[in-house]
Amino acid sequence: MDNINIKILAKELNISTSTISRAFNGSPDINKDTKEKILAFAREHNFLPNHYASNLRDKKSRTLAVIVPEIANDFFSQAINGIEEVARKKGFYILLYRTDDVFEKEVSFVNYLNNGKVDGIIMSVSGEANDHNYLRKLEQKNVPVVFFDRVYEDIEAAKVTTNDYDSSFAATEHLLETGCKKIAYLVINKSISIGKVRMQGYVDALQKHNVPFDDSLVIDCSNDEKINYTILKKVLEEKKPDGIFSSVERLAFATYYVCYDMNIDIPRDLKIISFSSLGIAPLLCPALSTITQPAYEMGIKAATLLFDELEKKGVGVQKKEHVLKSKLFIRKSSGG
Amino acid sequence: MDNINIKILAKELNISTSTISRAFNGSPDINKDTKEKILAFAREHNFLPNHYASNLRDKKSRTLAVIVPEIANDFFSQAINGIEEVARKKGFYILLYRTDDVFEKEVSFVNYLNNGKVDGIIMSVSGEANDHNYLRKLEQKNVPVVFFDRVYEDIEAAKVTTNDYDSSFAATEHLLETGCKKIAYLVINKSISIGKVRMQGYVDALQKHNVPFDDSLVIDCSNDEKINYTILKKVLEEKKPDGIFSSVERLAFATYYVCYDMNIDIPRDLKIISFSSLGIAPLLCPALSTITQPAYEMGIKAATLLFDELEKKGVGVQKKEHVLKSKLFIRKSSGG
DNA sequence: TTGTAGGCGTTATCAA
DNA sequence: TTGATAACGCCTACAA
Repeated sequence: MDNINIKILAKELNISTSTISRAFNGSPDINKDTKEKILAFAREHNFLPNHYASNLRDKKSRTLAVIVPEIANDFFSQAINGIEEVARKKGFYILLYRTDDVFEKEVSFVNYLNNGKVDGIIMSVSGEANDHNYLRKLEQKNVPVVFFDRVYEDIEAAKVTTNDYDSSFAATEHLLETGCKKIAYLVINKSISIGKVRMQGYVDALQKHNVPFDDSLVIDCSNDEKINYTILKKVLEEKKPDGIFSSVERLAFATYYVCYDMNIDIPRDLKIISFSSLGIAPLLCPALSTITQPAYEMGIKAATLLFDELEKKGVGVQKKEHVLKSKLFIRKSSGG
Repeated sequence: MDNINIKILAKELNISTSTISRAFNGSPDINKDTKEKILAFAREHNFLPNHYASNLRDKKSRTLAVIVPEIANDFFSQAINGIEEVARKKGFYILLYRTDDVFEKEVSFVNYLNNGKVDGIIMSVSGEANDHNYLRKLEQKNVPVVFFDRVYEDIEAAKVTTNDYDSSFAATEHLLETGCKKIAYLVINKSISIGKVRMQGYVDALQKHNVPFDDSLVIDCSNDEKINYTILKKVLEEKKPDGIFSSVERLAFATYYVCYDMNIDIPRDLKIISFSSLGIAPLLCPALSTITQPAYEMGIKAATLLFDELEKKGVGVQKKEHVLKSKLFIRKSSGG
């Protein structure tokens, strides 16, 4: 009973394969009784149409790929939740891939998808300063792509982002208004656009408040926890900033650890605010002020846009940038 | 150039489709030059063999399904990371599905997979007190299943769990040793085996220390944050426990919030320890004592077991229970 | 309303 | 080392 298929069913039921097929595809051209008989028999024999055979015929996989730098991360896992939500409703499968922020992995994975494996791709990218032709190949194959949060400017596709510039401006201004004179900006890779945009908000807020921009207060960190600890410790010892604006959640945590060890009192000696999707930010010691992106909603939006494209197949769908708003939560870490 | 396939390539190159196929499948029966010529031409024309057609032929999908109750959760996202890691190395795709702890979703998804869609399934289950025949159907189709963390006792399959009983015993004993006399046990669904096992450790530790077990200190919570807040507030007001052993991370957080609002000092008035995979537990106010499961390693182990089965196809692979060890981190919330 | 038949793109078998 | 051919399981014209 291992290899049950439509033909065997047909033989058993003395019905043609086409009718069986119709029973499973909501075709109107089938007698209700016949259909029920078929479905009952199929259920009993544990049969379902083979997905791969259908895909081969239809050239539709009802599957979409989600490519993200990390999974175990509050922002991305919430975004994936949103995507999953929409995909489930549409009856789509989700193929998940994690790049670890390694551009080559992204390329290699996308290339593997380039053969009808998925109907569309939702991604947050990992390699901005690179050649993105591997993505253009997808266009040729009519595999739509939607970017979220981290996008490639040079690729035309729907994009879901947040108002990073405004949030950064507001966050920096907030620190200034609480009295900070020397605010460090923490970033993982300042050459990446999302880092640049956030930094611009910081720079402009400083300017507005007549605080001179000091390049040495832009702290380029890494993905390695220990290295970050060392970097930040040195910064706090040598630069003695009185404010920290972290463009990445992880760096705020690292700063907390350094402050604990150095007996720096937050917020008295140092005020901190950070981009973060951490649900329990209020439970930190002290409660962390955050710029919180609507991660879940971004996932929903990205998936919705993808299905829009899929459903209007080919017709020029808006490949615009969709900007959602982050929220600023002022908590104790910045004196709130 | 949309519908390039092996046949077109064959025509263009004046080579048979079989040879083309061989070029892509690492077959030894092909001239090196021919192979290179083919691959070069294919690359140039952006061709890759269609996955679905191959699957249909081979009855191998190189895909595995991961089914979990939640994604945006420290434990599960880390476990998924581990699974992803192993799958990537094997060149497998991952189909992700979230059940929201709704048994029906699990059933429906598993049933969809029951047609060759995936080669194997890794899951943490959502419905213990139910009929699990939908999983037995998978056995018939030779789709191996590996459970992790939350398992069905009545299904024979490889299982990856942690030493929950021992950890719970140790955690409870720790609370008792710090002087707690009245320890509440928080659980989401006490009828589920993982909740039962953890509770047993709690009960036995009480007994060992001659503390009478009080059923009213077993607090059955829900998945809803607000409801939990209400429940816990009431417990703290009426029962006035001096210790909390939470079998689920989320409930510890909820307890923190209630304590904040009620001005209950942790750990002075109330000591807390919880199962939790939160990386930043030391940053909480106060630092949370945790029983931390090796989530990532569990993912690795589960995936490895699945591939073991897949590779020894059919031969009776050990369907044992594999028990990894959690770590106890005593921090300030329990007086550490 | 049902059946027949051809093909989706690939690969394994067999023959050359 | 290469080529011809027949499946894999399904779906959709088209015919009945």
